[in-house]
Amino acid sequence: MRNQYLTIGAIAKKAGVNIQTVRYYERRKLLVPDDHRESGYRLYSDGAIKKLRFIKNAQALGFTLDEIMGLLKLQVRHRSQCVEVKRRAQVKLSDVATKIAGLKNLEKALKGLIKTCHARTPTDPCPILRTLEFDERDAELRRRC
Amino acid sequence: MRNQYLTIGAIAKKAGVNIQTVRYYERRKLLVPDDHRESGYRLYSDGAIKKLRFIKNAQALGFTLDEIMGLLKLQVRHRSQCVEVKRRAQVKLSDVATKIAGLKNLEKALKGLIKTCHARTPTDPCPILRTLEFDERDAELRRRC
DNA sequence: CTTGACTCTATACTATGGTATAAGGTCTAT
DNA sequence: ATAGACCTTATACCATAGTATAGAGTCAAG
Repeated sequence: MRNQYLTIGAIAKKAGVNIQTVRYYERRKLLVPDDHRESGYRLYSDGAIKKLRFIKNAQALGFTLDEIMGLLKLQVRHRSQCVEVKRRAQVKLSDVATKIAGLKNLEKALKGLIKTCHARTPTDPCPILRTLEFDERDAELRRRC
Repeated sequence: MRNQYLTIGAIAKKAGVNIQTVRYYERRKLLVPDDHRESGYRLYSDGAIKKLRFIKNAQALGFTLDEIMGLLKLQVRHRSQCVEVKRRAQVKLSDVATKIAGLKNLEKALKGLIKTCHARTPTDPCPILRTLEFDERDAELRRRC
């Protein structure tokens, strides 16, 4: 009746992660085996693969393993605690939005830098330096606001 | 004539970072002191504070210290190397564009998740968690392609 | 001229997210 | 029954980005 269970190598392969990673997740208490053989071999159900993929997907969305553990606990304990899950996703979303805004500023600064560089005459000092100084002021402003 | 210089503790405080961090950045060649006292005390100009803040801002935007070193090298003061500096600025620009694109995907994914959540009926299981589970199909596809 | 705050170097430790290796035990197909 | 693939634990190692601590020297104010 244990044919339904998979060994660590099997789930690692199916989920596309390293075996060591699976054991690491066990140490981190993210994913414990469903059973063990007498020999000590870890045994996993299909659910473990789902969980592994859940972890990987959540990581791709910018969640840390600790945060993912939090999400998994919500999943287990409160199937209906959707509001909390949504809140956490929204926090991530605002992190991401902030980062995008900052990067757009930087993009603008770099574009300006390159454009100015085109316009220089060979005897001018490199105009990129001046622009980077402006950029530093932006950085200061960002900090203050 | 050295009154213009600040000690490590002063710049650390002004920039809001740990003293150890400043020394760490020195090891990483991100920020070297402008001068030294005979005793070996590090001395920094105001520019060091700007640089520290620049580093912190760039980190908040998701740049690693190595990448930030690349950005800071754009400041190298050799007027004859403008072409090279411009080239590097262009490389950084494309890095930034890539980063923005990645974050926008993330943003979209999170927004989609949150939207699904709004659409649920109270008795449903949390759709975000469900999506992360079902996302495994996407993950498989991603892997295969 | 001492005291307390500050700094120096060096080393070790932290967290995050893993990966690698050694020495050995298990499983399974032939 | 044995080879080879697979598993076990334990430990060490990697990168990234710091933080902490020890033991010693320096600085400035009273």
